[in-house]
Amino acid sequence: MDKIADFIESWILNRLQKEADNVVVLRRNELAEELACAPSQISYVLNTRFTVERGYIVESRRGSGGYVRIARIPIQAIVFEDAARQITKDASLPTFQSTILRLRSHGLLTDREAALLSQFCDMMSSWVGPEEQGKMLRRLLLTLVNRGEKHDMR
Amino acid sequence: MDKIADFIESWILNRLQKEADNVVVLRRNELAEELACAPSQISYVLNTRFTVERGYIVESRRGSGGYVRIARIPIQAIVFEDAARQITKDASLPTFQSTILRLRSHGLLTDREAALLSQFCDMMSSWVGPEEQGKMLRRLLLTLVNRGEKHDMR
DNA sequence: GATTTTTTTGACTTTATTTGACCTTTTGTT
DNA sequence: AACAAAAGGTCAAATAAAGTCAAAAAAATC
Repeated sequence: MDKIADFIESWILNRLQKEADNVVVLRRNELAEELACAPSQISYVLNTRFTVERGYIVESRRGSGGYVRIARIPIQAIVFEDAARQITKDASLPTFQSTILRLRSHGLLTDREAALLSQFCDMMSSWVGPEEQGKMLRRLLLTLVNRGEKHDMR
Repeated sequence: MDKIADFIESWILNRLQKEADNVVVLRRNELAEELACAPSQISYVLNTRFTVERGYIVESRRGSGGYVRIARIPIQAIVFEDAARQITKDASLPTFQSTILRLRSHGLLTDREAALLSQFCDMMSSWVGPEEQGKMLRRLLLTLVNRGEKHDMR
């Protein structure tokens, strides 16, 4: 089946990629007509796929001259940096683990990444002092931020 | 009697063999109709025969445009275990990095995972002796194997 | 032949998408 | 100010898949 929703999603993603500033502005009805679907279908896609969780901000205006503005934001960077900041000097293994868990549950780490980090911390703890451990974990988290979105490459 | 389950299994295996990329995507209801069986029978076969232990990954979506995707992951575990084995007692940082790189280029690690491992080895090298480092990296690689396929959680 | 395991089915559940009717906000007109 | 037109928003119903589960049937094992 065609799955218009996916098509709309990729249409928007496509536009986003072309824009240097990670922002695309569109008229809902116009796009709906162009893609031959119900206007509310556009809303559906925006609500289910372009969520804050996934790093997007959508804002709109109604009425004459209305629009929908979709912006991709580096939310992961913000959350990661916040997590890194929370790993203070006196933090140790339990803190590390719960930080990792939190990032995982926010969908910012895959299972595998979380498992790796967790195992790291565990192994480190028997070799390096806590302050150094924290420094390392922070470093690892920032490593991930610089890699952009988690991504699955088959 | 002709055990439909077996027939379904070989139908899928057959399709898999034809696909160069070891992946086949199908619609459950469609296949059920084609093979004249209950749709849940397809699920049964997938659950009993196309398991991770047997080297398959099955993922699916419900709803309009739904599908079932079956992927054979032949070498993964073997390659990982091989890589782990190649990290011998006298291996050190350069070996670690090239092992990681190799796994990455084989598509068995994501960019982020590779970056994590690489960074970790790098950091560890100033704290722990090479033999211990190797032990740790092996441990980490096996951690990944047990997590099955890398996966993107939307 | 009795018992245990595997298969088969179908009724019911959950998830996802699509549509359309109606609602609210904004702007333009008189 | 009142009203009309132009957007976009909301929500619930209809539809389209796939998943679950347990009971019946068949096969395998002892």
